[in-house]
Amino acid sequence: MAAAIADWLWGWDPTPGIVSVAAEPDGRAIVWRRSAGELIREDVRFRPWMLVADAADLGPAVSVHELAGPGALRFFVRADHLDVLTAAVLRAESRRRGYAVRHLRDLPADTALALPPEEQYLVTTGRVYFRGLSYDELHRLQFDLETTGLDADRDRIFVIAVRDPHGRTTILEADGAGDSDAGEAALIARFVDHVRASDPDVIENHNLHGFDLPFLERRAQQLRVPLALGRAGPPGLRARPARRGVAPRTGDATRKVRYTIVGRELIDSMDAVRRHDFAAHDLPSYGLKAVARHYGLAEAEREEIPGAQVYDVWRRDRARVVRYASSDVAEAAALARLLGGGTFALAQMVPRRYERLAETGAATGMVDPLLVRAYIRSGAALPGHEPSDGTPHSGAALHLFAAGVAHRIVKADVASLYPSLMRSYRIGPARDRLDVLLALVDQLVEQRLAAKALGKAAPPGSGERFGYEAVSAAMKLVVNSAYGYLAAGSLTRFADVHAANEVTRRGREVLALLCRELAARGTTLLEADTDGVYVAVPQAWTEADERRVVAEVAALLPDKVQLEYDGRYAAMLSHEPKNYALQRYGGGLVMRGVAFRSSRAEPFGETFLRDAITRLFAGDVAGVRDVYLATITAFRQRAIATREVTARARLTKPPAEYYAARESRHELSYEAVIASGRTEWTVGERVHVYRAVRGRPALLAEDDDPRDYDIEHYVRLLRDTFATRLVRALAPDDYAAVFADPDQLSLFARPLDAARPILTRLASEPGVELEVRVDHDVGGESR
DNA sequence: TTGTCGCGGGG
DNA sequence: GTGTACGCGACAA
Repeated sequence: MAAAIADWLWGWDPTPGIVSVAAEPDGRAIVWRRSAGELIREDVRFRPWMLVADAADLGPAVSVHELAGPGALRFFVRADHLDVLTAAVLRAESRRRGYAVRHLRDLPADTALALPPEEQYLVTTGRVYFRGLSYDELHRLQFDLETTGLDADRDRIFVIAVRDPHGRTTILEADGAGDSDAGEAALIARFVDHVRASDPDVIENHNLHGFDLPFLERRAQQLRVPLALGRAGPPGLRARPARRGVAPRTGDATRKVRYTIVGRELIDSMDAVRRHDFAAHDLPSYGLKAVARHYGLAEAEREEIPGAQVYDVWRRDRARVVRYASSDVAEAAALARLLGGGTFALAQMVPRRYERLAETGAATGMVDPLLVRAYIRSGAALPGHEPSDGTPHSGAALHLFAAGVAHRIVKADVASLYPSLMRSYRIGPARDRLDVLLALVDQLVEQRLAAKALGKAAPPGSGERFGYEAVSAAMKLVVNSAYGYLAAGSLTRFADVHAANEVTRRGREVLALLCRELAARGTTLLEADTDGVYVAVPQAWTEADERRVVAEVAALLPDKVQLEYDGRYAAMLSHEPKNYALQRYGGGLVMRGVAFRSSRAEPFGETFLRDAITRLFAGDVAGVRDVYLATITAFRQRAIATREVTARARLTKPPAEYYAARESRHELSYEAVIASGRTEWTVGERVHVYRAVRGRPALLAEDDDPRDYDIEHYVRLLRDTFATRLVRALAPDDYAAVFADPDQLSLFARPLDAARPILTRLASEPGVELEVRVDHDVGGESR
């Protein structure tokens, strides 16, 4: 059985170093492998297959193998050509149903399961990508287009930056002014030659599928330049349907496509960024430059050129654009490596192409293929999808126990709560009779611990360490999606809402238990969400006391459910569920939730909040008023820079469209552009807008600072939008006094020296509501 | 005013 | 081939 489980997880064919697979419906496949740096091409044959519910009347060209056990998809059928097989199945189904079925997708889900040819090949051979290969052995090339605009029908490519697999960067430039067909065609042709000469296994860029590939494809098509980028087959990019693709030029615009190139894997670092942020939620934006900066990948003095100006700059100062484009490909390479290791490791388990795993969701894209391969490997029939019995899916627990300000905060949370509960209580899909999902989760959790240990033992910064960390990341991704798979409704074959609900029910139970036990040990509960809780501990406690109490509570939880001490903070402002500010013991402020951080919020608001909350945490309520008054005074003296009051906006409507509707509807951003004296703008342009005196919409130009903002508008915004984030932190009278109009100070005069932030307790433990105001400086010191 | 849809990115 | 957030702005009803 152990051997079977290893096969389920890793496949079984030992062939090392596969870097790309191309398979055709006629049963031909090409496998490219790397061995000691050399590229090896193998032309092989495979027999196309699918699973069907009924194998009667398929004719002599189709062989039939019946799988064991219950399950709708019981027949493993094969033919020499996928088209022959598909036609036989459609013919038989048409006869049975009494109407013409033209396409497999018109059949009910449980009638047939047909995978793309590459996946058929990988599933039946037990092969996977990259066995025994390290990430840095892959030959990766990055390229980046510089274009005169974003519309491939009108705009042109004038520069292509290429970073080859050895890290050398080449800047290809169009001749002359970059405005001729011949020059652009020659540029594309040189790019194609360059790629062929470099012969990369992987081609990468940020937004590769959203911009560079479709743009390149369109330009090459218009200029009739053959895009012979592949390692085999005719020139041209192949389109495949993809949810996150772009609308194709011809045909049905609702069917989106992505492009593929035979023998090379196309990797878009934007997919990795999205996937990463889905879990981490720490990125300010998904743009290349912002992400590179965030991860410290950007060079200190990187050349910056706003997108819309690159072409103009190039015509005046080519060297600047060369530096700019070189940085872009370097950052794309670094980003792809930083975030791509997990997917690389995943491709050593899941029988799909690397490029498909890079963009797919975990549940349907990774767990499902693993389950399908496991059942086929075990000769077992696959169950069909089960329609919902109407049971609603119940979610996680979220409790706000107290709002306001507290001190000496401890965060405790359960590591991988849902998979742990699945393992602990053996909760798996009812129809997974081989228990593959639980076996995979068990294996992954254990092997991940081993990989983490090996990674820690390897030298920091080494390729070895990178590899182990990548394996660990991939395993974590799959483990965490096991629950998502259960809860995925009708999307996944083994989805089981009852099992999913049992997992969340146990999760709520565990959260309630740990809240009660923490409270019983003298802490004040603040907020609990899904798998973690914030508490305030008594003043006298040391960090050792905190850790001891968390360990005591951890010991009460079920086997495999591990409560961890996640961190400690000097203070917390609890505003609303999932909206709070924390102060580290070192002094740094952490703001969470939309109430405290929004990309669109005017910068002065966040500055105000940071200053005010810092005073609040120091117990200095009078200081909060000082900050408020100082901000108002600064506005009235126009001492605040104009940029601080601007909001960022994107112009999404073409001028003609806006002018047409302008009679009935004014929009600040466009009015600001028009008021600035311009009548034209380009779609996608980013602007900084604000309200100038008498409410006039205004545009702020780069490096400009006219200080003509509408003072009272921004004073109101300060009071109504930003100050209200502190409403839970002060007693109503104090709040009114702190944010009273400075002009009426005498009427409301109230000494603030004695005022203190408050904490209002809303519930003593899960389900037990109360409302008690704690007026003193709370750290849960006495109970 | 309220509800639904689509975007986030790329030059 | 099948995707999942969350918050926001644009647009329609």
